[in-house]
Amino acid sequence: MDTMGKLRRTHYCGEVPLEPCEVTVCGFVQKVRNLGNLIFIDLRDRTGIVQLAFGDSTDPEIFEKASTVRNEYVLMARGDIAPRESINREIRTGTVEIRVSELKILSKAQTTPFEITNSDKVNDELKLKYRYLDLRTKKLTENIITRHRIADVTRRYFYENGFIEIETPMMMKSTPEGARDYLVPSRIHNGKFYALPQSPQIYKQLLMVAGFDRYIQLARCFRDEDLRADRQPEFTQIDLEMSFVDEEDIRSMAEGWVKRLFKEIKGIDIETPLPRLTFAEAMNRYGSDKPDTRFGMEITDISDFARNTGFSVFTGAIEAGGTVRAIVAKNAAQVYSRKEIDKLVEHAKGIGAKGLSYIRWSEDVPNCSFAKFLAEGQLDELLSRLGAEKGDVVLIAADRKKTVCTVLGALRNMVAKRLGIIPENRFNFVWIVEMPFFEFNEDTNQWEAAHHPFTMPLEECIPLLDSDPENVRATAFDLVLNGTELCSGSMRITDPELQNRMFEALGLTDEEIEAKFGFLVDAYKYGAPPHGGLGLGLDRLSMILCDADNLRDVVAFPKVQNASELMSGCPSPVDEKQLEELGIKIRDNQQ
RNA sequence: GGCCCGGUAGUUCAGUUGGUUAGAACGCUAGCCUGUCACGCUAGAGGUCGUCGGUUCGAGCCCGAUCCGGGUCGCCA
Repeated sequence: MDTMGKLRRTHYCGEVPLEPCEVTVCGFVQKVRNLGNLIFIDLRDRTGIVQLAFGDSTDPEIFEKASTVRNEYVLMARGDIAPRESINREIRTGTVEIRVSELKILSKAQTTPFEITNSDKVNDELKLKYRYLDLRTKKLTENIITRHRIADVTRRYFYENGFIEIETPMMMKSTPEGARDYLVPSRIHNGKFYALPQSPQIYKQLLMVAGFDRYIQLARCFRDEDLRADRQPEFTQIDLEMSFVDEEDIRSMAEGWVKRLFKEIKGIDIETPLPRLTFAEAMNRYGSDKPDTRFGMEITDISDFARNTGFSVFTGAIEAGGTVRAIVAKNAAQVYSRKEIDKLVEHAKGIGAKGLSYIRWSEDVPNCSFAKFLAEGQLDELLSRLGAEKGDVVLIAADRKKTVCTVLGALRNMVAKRLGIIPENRFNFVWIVEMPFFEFNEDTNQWEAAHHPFTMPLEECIPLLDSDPENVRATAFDLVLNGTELCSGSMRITDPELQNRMFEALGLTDEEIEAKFGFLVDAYKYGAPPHGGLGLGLDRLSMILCDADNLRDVVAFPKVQNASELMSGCPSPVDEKQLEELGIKIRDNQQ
């Protein structure tokens, strides 16, 4: 093996000049093609690939060295750029090669557990164990770099708009509401714990109280909950807060950022202001608070029709205060056979529906699952009202409003995906505004804060706080992109009295308020500008901009479903001595 | 915690009704090869069929348990 000596890189592989000159490149060996008296080596770095050539004119000693090179060796090569005899149009440097005059083998490599160039189908478990190898692949390298560019654009935009980047603590007080906290034991205070932040919420509000006026941070956040394809236990949030603004000001600041981001990263012009939907409207039309607006298939309320049928599932639901609603899947009868519809019904049951009614119109006569409960002409009336035509499938759910919306919303997404009617390369943003303030928890029979308890209600809803919690709307808003929730924000309560009313409405006692949030309540007694802000998932955003379908593809070192990391093997046991210092005893759970 | 899917050479997969020595491609190793870029040709090495137990004359295949991974529901203020 060689050392670099005085030799230094002059160009990245993918960026070498395409006309004659001397260059020095370094990188990993992507591929060796040894033709006997002629050797070609594809050398790769994060920018791309360039071909090294060894032949007649190569010093015999160098040629000999080149013949020992294997995949993934780390090389440094000096030589002259020369045109290739035949061109490779797949890569930028495909018209040239480097005639090598100096070659250094800086590191050898064992045979890798999977082929770097052909890793698409390789089992995730193996790739995660050797994550540093998977990161060498073009796809992951590009994704991680795109993520960096997103962070870069973001910082520049907000800096230019007067935001100050401030780091908030990673070790903070545990406020066990919502998600579970990751806890950090204290050596000095045995029996006491820090928590890793679920978000810097409290600190950023205090920064407004402190007068920093505009704050931003790319903040690491932690939640000890089960993972999903779009959920990691630690993630990064673009976190910001602004003083002397209302929620509309915050949204338009964010819109400027969206516009800049998509222009710089994707070269796409996003039209602003972005569309807005109230929460109620989103639920009614799309059955979701994060609607994918790239396709139609909106939900229609047919309760007044259903009321006059003899179908007890419909009439029963309505009498119980519920609703009957439908979606029409255009030209779906081909794809959705009876059997396929049965699967949809099963899926609907899996997410809370008691069942699902349907009309499948593939033959001359529509096949309706509740036809025998309908009077003469009622089916035609329904079909024409829904705008259904031959070839369509109608799906109908009857239940409480929330269940109906959830079920039809989920089916809408599922069916659209299956039918392939979701346009690609479209970026449909929508603000969901006037989110509900309270949420009814059926387990505890209590109204709970739908957002964090510092969220400001809409001014006109304040009188309803005690009398009519169901209809209190918040200044809270979400930004949704193609059906993915990217961002949540709101104005915050700055009036200590209102804040106390909030806590009381949520059923907290004075003692609890003092213990959990006393310092925050105190802070607002010393003068606080009106303020609000938002938090925006950088990982999910990167996922969409990289066209990835899993967060793992945009996180350098991700965790797997049970929140462990396959490469390092964490979490792992620790020394008895470490535990002793912390005053921690592990209960023996083995049976 | 529930449900669904998966685990066979280094990798991706095939493996018939339970029946001889578990195959292919890529990768790897060696040899040959002067214009390759999915280089080509020849030869070779490489397997605890995730693990444990059971049924059977006989298990990669059937049964049970378990581990690992993925998806999803619960959960995620």
